[in-house]
Amino acid sequence: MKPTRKSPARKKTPVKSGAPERPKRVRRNPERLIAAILNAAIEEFSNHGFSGARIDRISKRANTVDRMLYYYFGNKERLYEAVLEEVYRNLIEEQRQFVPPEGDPVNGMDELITHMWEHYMNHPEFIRLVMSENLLYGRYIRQSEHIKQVSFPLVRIIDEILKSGKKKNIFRPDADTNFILMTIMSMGFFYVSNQYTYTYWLSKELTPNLRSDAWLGHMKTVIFDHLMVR
Amino acid sequence: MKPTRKSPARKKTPVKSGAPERPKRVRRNPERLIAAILNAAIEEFSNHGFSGARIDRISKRANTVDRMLYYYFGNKERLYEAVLEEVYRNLIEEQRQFVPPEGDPVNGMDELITHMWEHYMNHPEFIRLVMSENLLYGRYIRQSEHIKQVSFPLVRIIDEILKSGKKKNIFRPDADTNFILMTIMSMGFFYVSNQYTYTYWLSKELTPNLRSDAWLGHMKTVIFDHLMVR
Amino acid sequence: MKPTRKSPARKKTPVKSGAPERPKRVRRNPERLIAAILNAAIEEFSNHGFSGARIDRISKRANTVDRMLYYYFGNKERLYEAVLEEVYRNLIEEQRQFVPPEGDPVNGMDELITHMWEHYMNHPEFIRLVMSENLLYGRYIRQSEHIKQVSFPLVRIIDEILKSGKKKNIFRPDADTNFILMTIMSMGFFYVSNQYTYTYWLSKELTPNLRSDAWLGHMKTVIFDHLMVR
Amino acid sequence: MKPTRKSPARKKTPVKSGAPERPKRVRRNPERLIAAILNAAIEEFSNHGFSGARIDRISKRANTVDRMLYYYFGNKERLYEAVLEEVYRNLIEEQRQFVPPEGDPVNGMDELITHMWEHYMNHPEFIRLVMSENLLYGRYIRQSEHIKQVSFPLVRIIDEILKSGKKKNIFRPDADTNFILMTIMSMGFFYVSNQYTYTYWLSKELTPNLRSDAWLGHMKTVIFDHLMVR
DNA sequence: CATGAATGAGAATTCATTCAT
DNA sequence: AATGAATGAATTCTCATTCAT
Repeated sequence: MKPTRKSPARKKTPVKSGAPERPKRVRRNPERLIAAILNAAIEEFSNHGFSGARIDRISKRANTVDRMLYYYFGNKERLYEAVLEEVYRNLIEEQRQFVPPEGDPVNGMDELITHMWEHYMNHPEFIRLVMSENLLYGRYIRQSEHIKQVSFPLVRIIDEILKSGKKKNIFRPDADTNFILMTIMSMGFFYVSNQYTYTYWLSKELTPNLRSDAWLGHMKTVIFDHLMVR
Repeated sequence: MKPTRKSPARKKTPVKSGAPERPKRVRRNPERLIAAILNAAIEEFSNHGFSGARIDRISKRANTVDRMLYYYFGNKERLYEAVLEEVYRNLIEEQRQFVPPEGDPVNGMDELITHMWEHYMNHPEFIRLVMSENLLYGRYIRQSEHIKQVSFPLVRIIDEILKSGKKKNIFRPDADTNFILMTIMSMGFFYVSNQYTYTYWLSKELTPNLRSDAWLGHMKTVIFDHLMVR
Repeated sequence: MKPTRKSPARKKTPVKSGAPERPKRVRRNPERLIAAILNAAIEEFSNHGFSGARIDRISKRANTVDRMLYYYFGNKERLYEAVLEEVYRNLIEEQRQFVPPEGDPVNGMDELITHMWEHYMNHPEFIRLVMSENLLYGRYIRQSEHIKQVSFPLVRIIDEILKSGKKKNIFRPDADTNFILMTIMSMGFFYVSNQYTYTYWLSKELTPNLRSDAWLGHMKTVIFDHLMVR
Repeated sequence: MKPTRKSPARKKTPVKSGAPERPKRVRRNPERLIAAILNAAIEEFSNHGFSGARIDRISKRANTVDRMLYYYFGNKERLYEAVLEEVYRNLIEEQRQFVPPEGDPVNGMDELITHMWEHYMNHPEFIRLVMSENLLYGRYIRQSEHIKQVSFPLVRIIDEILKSGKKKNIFRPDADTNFILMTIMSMGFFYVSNQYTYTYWLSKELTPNLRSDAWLGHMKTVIFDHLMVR
């Protein structure tokens, strides 16, 4: 009765004694292994995009073997989806932690812009994954029930800041939540996302001006120039 | 099992999927073939990114065979580089055609914004290729002597518009060319590039407001709010 | 890329496709579980053959997990053997139930043919498993002590019918049990086993004639034409 | 410009001088290579069925590498289909070569039975492939336009023999082409196809009688007993 | 008795690229 | 100048099976 596939027959004795020890894997700790895979996958997908990502690089970085990715995530696409969900989950978590100062809409808006900016600066992997997903025409975000259902805390916060500012006649009455949000996002995101190409556009002499804090300052200026009643 | 006799009457190769069906090709017209390959490659790379792009899809779309891509372009990377150069060349060509109205900086800026916006709207493949290139950390743009050397016509035009507006005391005196350019680019680019994800962020009720012409209007408002001396 | 913080609020394993969803299982009822596995295996092996059969499909259909198949049956091969034994056991059981009419060999033969035919018609999974086993060159049937030892009740019954018919000078004296049995088996088995290919052979106009009852009628005609003394 | 995939960088120097020379492959002779692959595939699929067949065994037997199977046949399924077509093509070719004796329907039928029988005896791989295909529910034969379109020469020949015999009042007037054909096929096919299992059924003492020539004789007896007007 | 976790060894297929004329 | 044939090296994923409690 020959087994169809050769039974594993583990090689206990390494051929060479100088051969590199296989790294000790985290055994019998699924949660930790899953987290390790997910983090490795975030790194890999963010670095190489979906097509460029390699399963074996992920498993190596997670200190496990390819097989385990399939065991826990099914296939490359599902792993990618899990990655997307994870970074969005993190984003939302951070937004939840954000509490704008009471009673001062100008300050509130200022801190909000700073908060969004810092997320972009601290999470280039988020930026890159979002770019990838857009290059994929939003294929996976569309599939993720999880992402589609949650709402983003900042939307309500902006809404409230704007309302408060309008009531006090500080902000222009026609300011629109989505437009303000999009303005902040676009300026913040683009600064990071397109850094490798726009430098070729700019007037070379002035480029050094474009340090990140200067750009954050500019963003705020532009937004308040637009928002404040004169 | 005894092998059956050799099929006596085999005339042609049977299935031939790997060896693609020979299409009628444009023969003896290298220029046309090269252009066809380049266009097919623009489409493919823009659609799938560098890693996701497939040589055989390009050759099929160009009505030729894989081999010819190598014949004319060397390898996938060089073809990608040629694609990047091509879309930048087209961009610059369009910018050269742009002539701002004489003597009216407000109008000039207005038309400039429109001009940039329209390029984004009309050339999603450009947007996507630039995204890809940024995901690749600008690897190929850095290699391209061609792209690095040219300067972008719009920079000088913006510069002149700003100078003219400042001289007339219409524009704020500290307006910076690069910052203005970046502002236009970021808002315009992001609107197209991230369309598949930001919708999940926005306040659902307000989303319909975000039609493209409304966004163009908003861009202009924001920029002039910032630019105009009050 | 810096690793994002470990997702702080991970509670459960995420996708878990490889590790199958835990179905509510029949616990503490080994007999029932074993039977469920066996039935699922009959279905699977009969449908896909030995190589094509999948352990996980069987376990899913049996509402259990892969591990249990190994627990109760050892490995795929032994499970397959158990399946073979099971269907043969069923066959023999049915044959045991068959009692030919006393004293009338013609009637006896007629009912016997019907009985065999009906087993084929009612048990396509038996047909398919037998085909599989033959494609495997009888590897498992040869190993099964169980199958090899039992004798098939019909052989003795045919033998008696033939003897009785010969004694009465109704059946030709040289009629051979094995040949008659083989004739019935071949015509009955083939009709079911090869149904997907022989249709391409037949004269298309006449195909509708080949309904199953017509074929049973033909079988009987042929056998009696051969058997009866003229 | 690192290539995405490592460029081949053929190892010209074998590590060990005792390492087995890689076999010289038939180069630049597509027709021969295709034929070699097809023959190897016939052997492999016939031996192991579709699921059990292994691409690498086929390529090894054809003295080539896996890649070439894909180059010429696309994938395993298409190769299997090509195999099916090939053995059917061979069958038809043999049938075309069969010319029944003029004017003597009894002799004609006799030789026809012999001819069919001999194809089964000489082509076990045909038998096994047909079994496989039936286990696959005729999936591939259904897809093959080629097989579906051709008609089998023997059908017309049987038809003519029967007509001739009926005209001469030798054969029973209600003899049906399809039924006769099916009878011959079923008895001939089954004898080979099920050889590994029916032996367990038969009366052990009589089994030696069942030599192949005896069975051919029995087939003829049965068919003529049925066919001849008494 | 039962089962969740883990896994080695394949297996089909893909992909860019070079060989050879 | 052009192209048909050939191909090495991955790459994703599958499959039966064992480890470990």
